[in-house]
Amino acid sequence: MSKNSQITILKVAETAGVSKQTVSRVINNHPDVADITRKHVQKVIDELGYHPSAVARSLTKQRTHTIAVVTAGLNLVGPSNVLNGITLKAEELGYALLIKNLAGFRIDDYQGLVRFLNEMRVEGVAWACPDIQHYRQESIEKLSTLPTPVVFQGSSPIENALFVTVDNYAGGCRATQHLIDQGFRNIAHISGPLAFADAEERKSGWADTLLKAGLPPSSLNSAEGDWSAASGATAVVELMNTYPEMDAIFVANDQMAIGAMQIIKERGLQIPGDIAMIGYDNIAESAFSSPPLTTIAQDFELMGAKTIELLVDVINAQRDGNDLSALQPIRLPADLIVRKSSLRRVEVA
Amino acid sequence: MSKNSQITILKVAETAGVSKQTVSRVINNHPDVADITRKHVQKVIDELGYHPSAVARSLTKQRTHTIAVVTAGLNLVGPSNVLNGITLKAEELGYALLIKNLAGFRIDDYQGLVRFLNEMRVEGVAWACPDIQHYRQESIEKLSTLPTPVVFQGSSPIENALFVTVDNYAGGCRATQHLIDQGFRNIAHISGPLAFADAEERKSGWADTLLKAGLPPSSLNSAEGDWSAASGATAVVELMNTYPEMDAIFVANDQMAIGAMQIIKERGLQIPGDIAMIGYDNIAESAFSSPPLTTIAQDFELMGAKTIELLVDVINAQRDGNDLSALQPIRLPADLIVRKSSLRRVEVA
DNA sequence: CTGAAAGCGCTAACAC
DNA sequence: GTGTTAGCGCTTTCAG
Repeated sequence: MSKNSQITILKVAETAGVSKQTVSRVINNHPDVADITRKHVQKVIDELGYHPSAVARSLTKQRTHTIAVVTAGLNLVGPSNVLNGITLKAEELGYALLIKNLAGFRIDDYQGLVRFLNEMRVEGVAWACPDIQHYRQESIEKLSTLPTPVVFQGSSPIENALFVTVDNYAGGCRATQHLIDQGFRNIAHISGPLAFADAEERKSGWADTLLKAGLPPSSLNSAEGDWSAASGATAVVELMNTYPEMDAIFVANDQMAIGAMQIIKERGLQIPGDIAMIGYDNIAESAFSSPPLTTIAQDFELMGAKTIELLVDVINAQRDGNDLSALQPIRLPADLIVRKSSLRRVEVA
Repeated sequence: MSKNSQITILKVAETAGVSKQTVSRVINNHPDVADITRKHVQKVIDELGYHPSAVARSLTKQRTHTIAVVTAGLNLVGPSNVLNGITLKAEELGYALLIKNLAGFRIDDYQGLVRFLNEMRVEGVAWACPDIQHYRQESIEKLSTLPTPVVFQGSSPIENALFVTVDNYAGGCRATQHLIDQGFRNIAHISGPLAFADAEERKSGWADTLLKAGLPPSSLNSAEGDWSAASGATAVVELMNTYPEMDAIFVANDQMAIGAMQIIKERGLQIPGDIAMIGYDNIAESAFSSPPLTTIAQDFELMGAKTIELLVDVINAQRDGNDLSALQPIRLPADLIVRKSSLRRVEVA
């Protein structure tokens, strides 16, 4: 076990017989140090196991090189993969990362959160929570008092805020149009919890696309799940009752789709023969469901990386007094991945 | 946009017409302040939007109230759920959490990591990476130079180190024994990457249980995957060739099991009729595969929470000079969850 | 109850 | 090249 108090720069200076300043120059690779001095000091540093204090350094330099990420729902595929991208990019760009995970997607204590971010003197905030309706706008307002930039992540662009977004609405349209193109006409939808903006927008894409094709949606051909496979199973049972003519389902995520497919098969129905399916997210398992699941893919990790890139750009621009307006919001694509679950029904001769 | 430099305690003191100490007493809820003074100062604080600097405070108090978590593979179910538990418990106990995510499970730069942890003056480290063979021991050694406690997570107990563990070996035994109990005799295994201690130990449990039952394992009845559904599919194809008499498979995680089941069904075989299956992890989807997958459950979130609890206990004990030996390593159970995929074959009359 | 002085570990800005 | 002097923003001690 190592000893109690840390070794300070003064201790190093004394045992090396130089001033603190010289030690400082050595640890910062300052050029104006004689080679012999540098080597000697370095030796003392190594022997003593000295590590400069980032705390003290932050205080003098007025810079923490730390950013905070606010997440929620790390058990979900999206948030955890986004976080993966965030951590790796932050590391790459030389920022320490403070993580704040919201239990249950709710912020019961905005004031506490804002206080924390302020007191820690983070240089920026990556807001990587799923957008919950009613909360998003509030978040933006509450966080606007921060002296530090915040990059939001989410479905739709946000007025006067920096953001990285994937177009969930477009994804919903694309998924639905794909089913229409494949010849299906009675297309149901299993949404995520509609409090989630992601879920709401995917559903809007579905509804609008149906309308445009002259296939009006109704309350009878959609059901709401909670992203879990179990809820997908429950929802599909509901739809089979309310909308028996259903020949295809656009499900708002792959996990619910997998849950729904299980029920459909248990009832002896064929996929896509009787009911076609398309999911969302392209989780690894969806390529191995039976049948393999058509889906919409988003690159969560890239989303995380882009969030940090933008944030760091803003931090730098702000410090250098550059123009922020040059920084464009970032939009990532939602790609259609066609597998067997949505293939066109065989035409009857 | 807020202004540049933060408001300091001095600024507050001046505009309130008191000394810094008085302000300090107010923000720390020190009792020895006149009520009128306190209210006045608090008002100034609110008006100015003052937030005390955790950096400065850390410097004087020699305490950061920060712990670091080292993770890897956040895209995997286990690590992301463990992290979820870690973040929530750290929050609950009043610690800020610095996250360091290793790309590709490897530590290319131990020195850099140790330097980071030292310089940030974290008060403890939660080592929440999957244990990779050969690396674990190295990690323990390298991190032993830290002046701060480290709690490791992993399969097997670690000599002279604090740890939280689930018994993967016992889980492997349990899964295999279940298949034997159900009447299967030709039990294959699809392992995770054997570089992972988790994978290795589950496999050992399988092998030892077979041996004990007089059903010796061989190189022909096991195959190695990489935890992904795709690799499970590949592995099962291999097994069907090398071990055609196979009537059951213990798969080291649910995702590979799902990939394998897909192939088995494609070949027109029944589960569990022709081949029974048991997975590991109890991911949400496994209850909704066809058929529902028998599996071994571990509570990842609890594991994360326990890791932080133990770590904080150690931090406190160490600071208070208490005896550390009273702190027990923590072991979490691996529970068998029986579903249809492993049900006893119907006896032929 | 309140304030003045000293110091946490480091770096910036000047001397020499 | 190297050392000295002042802080960075806060808390701790000790006076009053």
